[in-house]
Amino acid sequence: MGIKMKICSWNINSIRLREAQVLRLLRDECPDVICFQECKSLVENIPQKSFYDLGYSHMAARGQKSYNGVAIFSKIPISKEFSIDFADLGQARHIAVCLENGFTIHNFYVPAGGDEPNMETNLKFAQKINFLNAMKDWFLSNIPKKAILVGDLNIAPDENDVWDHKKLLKVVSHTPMEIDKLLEVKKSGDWIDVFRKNKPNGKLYSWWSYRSKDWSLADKGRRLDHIWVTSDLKEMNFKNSVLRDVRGWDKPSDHAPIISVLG
DNA sequence: ATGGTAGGTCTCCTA
Repeated sequence: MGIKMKICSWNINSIRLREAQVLRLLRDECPDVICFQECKSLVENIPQKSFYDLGYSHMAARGQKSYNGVAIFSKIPISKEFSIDFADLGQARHIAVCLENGFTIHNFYVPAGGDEPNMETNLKFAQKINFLNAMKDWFLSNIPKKAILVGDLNIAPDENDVWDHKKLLKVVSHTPMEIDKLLEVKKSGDWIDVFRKNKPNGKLYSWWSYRSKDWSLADKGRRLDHIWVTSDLKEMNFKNSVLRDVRGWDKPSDHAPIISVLG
């Protein structure tokens, strides 16, 4: 092997509004690859030149006006890109690349699912479940190898992925049904959750609501953002971090960037 | 039980 790769995933909540924060992160952390969700931009309006100037000369993206949007910027050349319209929602929620170093990267923005965890009365929740089912089906018939899956999966699966497990059991992002579906997706591609591999116990969050003042003091977070790798990479080492400080920058995204160094 | 904040196609939708 001998390959070392630093990968970052960040729900940016408007890539145009937060260009300066992205540049600061890229200068501070120098990831080889960075994956964004919620770009909220057409691809042609992504401010890619300033990212190119820092060495991120390879981009793959899917865009929409105002909603969703995913992008991958890489220092490593991209040999192939593709995207799947899971559950036929017609929304920009997935982009994947094969890199020249042999790794495949999937970048996902799973539907948030609305407020009510009920498939009959809430179309957005039904779409979230359908999206997860489609992910599972796709990985069952397109077996991923030497692959990394990152993104805002909008589900906090473990008790320690939320600030209060019991209080959040009926809150979309932590309901048993969503968690079961996410675990099915994980099983379908034989994926490993690298953050929980290294830290099986203890609280881990990547998102804090804009609606809470003193978000850091209250610390009512959830781990909605994830980095998974296929089991053929399980012998690699993973150095993981949630860049919580970034959530405290001026004009922040409500998500912190998450990073894993694979080596 | 409620309301709180933020971004974009901005008095309405999404998160």
